[in-house]
Amino acid sequence: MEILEKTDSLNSLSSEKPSKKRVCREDRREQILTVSAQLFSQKGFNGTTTKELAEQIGVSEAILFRHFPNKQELYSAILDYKTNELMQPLWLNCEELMLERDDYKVFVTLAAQILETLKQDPCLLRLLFYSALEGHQLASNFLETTVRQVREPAVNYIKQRIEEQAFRPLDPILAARSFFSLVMQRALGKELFQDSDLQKTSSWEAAQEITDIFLFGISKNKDLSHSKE
Amino acid sequence: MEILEKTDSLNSLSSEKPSKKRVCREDRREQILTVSAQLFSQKGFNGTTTKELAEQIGVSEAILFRHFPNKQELYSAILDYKTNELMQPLWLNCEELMLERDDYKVFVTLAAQILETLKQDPCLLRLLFYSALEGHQLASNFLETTVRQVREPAVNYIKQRIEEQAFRPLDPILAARSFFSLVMQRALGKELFQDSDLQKTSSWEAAQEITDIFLFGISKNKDLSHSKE
DNA sequence: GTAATGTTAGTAAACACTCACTTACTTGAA
DNA sequence: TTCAAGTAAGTGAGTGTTTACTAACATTAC
Repeated sequence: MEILEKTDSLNSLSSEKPSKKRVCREDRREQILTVSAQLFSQKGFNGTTTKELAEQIGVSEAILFRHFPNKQELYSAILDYKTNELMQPLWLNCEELMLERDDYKVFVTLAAQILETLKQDPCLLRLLFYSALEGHQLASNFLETTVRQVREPAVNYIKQRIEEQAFRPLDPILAARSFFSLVMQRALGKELFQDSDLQKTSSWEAAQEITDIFLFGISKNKDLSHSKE
Repeated sequence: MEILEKTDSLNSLSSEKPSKKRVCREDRREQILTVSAQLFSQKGFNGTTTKELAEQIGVSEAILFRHFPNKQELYSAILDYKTNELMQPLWLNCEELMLERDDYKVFVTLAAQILETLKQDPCLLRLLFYSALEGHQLASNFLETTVRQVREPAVNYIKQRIEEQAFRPLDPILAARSFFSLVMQRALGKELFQDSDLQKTSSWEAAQEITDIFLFGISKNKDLSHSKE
């Protein structure tokens, strides 16, 4: 969208001439990916037409098929692009906190980073669910690899903390899943279902609430210093 | 589907003649709703064609438009039909348990009933998410009315138990939301994302795990008689 | 000049939806 | 009981439009 506006403003500045500025291959490709991601995330694969895509981008349909052999391949490329873009930085700030065994900060930071990421780019959540529903092959890839990849550090950390008698002895995978359930459901309600209750609270506040409930549920020591109640 | 098979078997019994048996208006309408619900839930609104619908039902396309003015109205009718069908019996068995203040049984029963309902009819979950994504007007209805309707008894019960000092003093709405988060995420992983870890456990086992974690998180008394660990 | 980037004007197939018509069932007077 | 008239259920062959995608031609940058 913003790239589109840039093009438009360039055109409107040169007023009379609609001198279409030519864009090099890789820039155009990225622009197509960005704009298409937004449209696909709003209307799904079947609900988005190539004509509409071309209009939003500001080129003819033929250009799309110059860059991607067909609509399906374009969609796949988008899923690939989006997952690579967003799934890496989630655990960045948590690692040192894990070494310090600061349970609260570990989980509140992780929750906040996930919520903030999904808030900044609502496309991702919608694309993920559209893909899961429409049975895209890349959607199961997404689940099998990326989700597990994000969950694994949490599982390992919880396992350690159970061994250290800090958490009560439950299934680490189950516990990790519960944590991500709380986070995801929050994002889902807020970004997808437009739950009015959730619109007020910030990502950080939400992360605190989630972590509070989660840690209270799995900890042995009930006097959590950061617990709000 | 089963109605379709019934028709087929009738036809095949009378061997030679393809004597299409006529179906009265209301039966046909319900058949259309049932079959369409399944197809729409699999492929979404835009992914399902009226031709395909008609073929699955075993009639001509024209019949569809005899019963519903257009595709959109048919879809709306399905959402209406499905929500009415499924959202009523969820709280049935829980009310007396609530009077007995049997916290564990209340939540485990509710969780199990929700999970079992969604397991029996996977259409509902998929239709709900398709509708939320596609921005159907009925989808927001669904959220605003039905979800709240299901959640309200839980909120009230938690509020009471907090007053009775049985639960620690947190926000009842937040607590209820957490509970349903755990339940929904379970259903989502199992029915939508085909998470292999979740396929093994039964609805009842899952309900127990969820309730265990949830009650441990909100209770004051940590020695839950039903807790598994 | 030429290679890359763009457009215009198409294609055949698929789409939601309609129309003129036929077929099966119900009714009730002879 | 019979059977013609009336009615509800169903159909085949379309409608115009939209779809994904293409081929042939045009423009720009170096």
